[in-house]
Amino acid sequence: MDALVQLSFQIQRILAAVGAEHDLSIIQIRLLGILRDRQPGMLELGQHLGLDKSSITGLVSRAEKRGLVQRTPSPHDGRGVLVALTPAGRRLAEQGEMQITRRITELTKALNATQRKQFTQLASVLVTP
Amino acid sequence: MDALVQLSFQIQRILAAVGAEHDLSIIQIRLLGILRDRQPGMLELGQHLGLDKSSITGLVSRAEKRGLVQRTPSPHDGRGVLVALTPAGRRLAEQGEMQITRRITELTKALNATQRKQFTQLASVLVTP
DNA sequence: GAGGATAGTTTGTGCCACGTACCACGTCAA
DNA sequence: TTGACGTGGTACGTGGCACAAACTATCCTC
Repeated sequence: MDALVQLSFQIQRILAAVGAEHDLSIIQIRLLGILRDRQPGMLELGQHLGLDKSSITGLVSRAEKRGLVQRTPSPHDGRGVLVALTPAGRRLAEQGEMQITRRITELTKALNATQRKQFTQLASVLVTP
Repeated sequence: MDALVQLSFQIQRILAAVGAEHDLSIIQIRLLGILRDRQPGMLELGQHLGLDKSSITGLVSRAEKRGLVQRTPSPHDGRGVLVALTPAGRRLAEQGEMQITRRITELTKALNATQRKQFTQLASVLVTP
C-alpha cells in the first residue's frame, strides 16, 4: 500500500513533466481535461476540481489570458458565466492527453500484456465508485 | 490508463485530507516520511523530493518553526546541515502514516483479498525501478 | 595559500489555494 | 411590486510552494 502512494507520486510527476512542456501546471491540465466535454459555470468547475469558487477565478483568468479558455455570459442567468475551451485550448488538451497516455503506458512497460490489463482493470474498479 | 491517473488523484486527495487534519501539506508529509529513517543534508533532501535546494530552505524552515524538524550543523562539514525529526515530528509522522495506510486500505475495500494483494504487488513492480 | 567547487541561504517572481468581503442578479413571499 | 434573502462571480489579502539567480561560507586541490 506504500507502493500505491509511490505510484501516485510517479504519475503526478509524469503529469507535471508533460505539463511543463507546455508551460502548464497539473491543475491547468485538469482544467483543460474537464472542459473537453463540458461548458460548466465557475461553481460547477470548482466542484469538479474540488476547489473553492474563489480559487477558480484566478485559475480561469490565467488560462483565459493565455487564450486557452473563454468566458461567455450564461444565456439563462445574468449572474453566471460559462467556461469553454478555445480552439487553441482544445488542441493543447488533446495533445497533452496523448502525451500523458503514452508516458503512462511507457511506465507500465515493466508489465506484460496480461498483467497490464489486469492492473488497469483493478484500478478502474477502485476509481469508478 | 485513464484510471491510473484518476487513482493517483484519489490517493493525493487522501494524503491532502490526512495532512489537513494536522495542518500539513502533502509535501510536508513527504518530508516527515523521508526523515523517519534518515538525517540528510539539504541537498540530499532536495534529491529525495525532486526539488531545488532553494525550495528546501523554506520547507525545512517552516517545519522547524513548528517544532517538527531540527537543523544541526554537520559534524564533518562546516558548510553542511543535517535535518532530523524532533520527537514531536516523529510522533506526527507515525500517526500520519497510520492514518494514511488505513484510508488507503479502505479505498481498496472494493477488492477482495487476492485482488488487493495482486494489485499492490503489481504496483510495487512499477515503482521499484 | 589561491582558485575553483560545494552546501545553504536570500531575494524576487509567479502560481495556487483559502477566507472574507463585496457586487449583481434571481427568487420568493407578503 | 417590492422588499429580504439566496446564489454566481470577483477582488483582495495572506500564506505555502517552486524556481532562478546572486551571494556567503566552507572545503578541497594544486
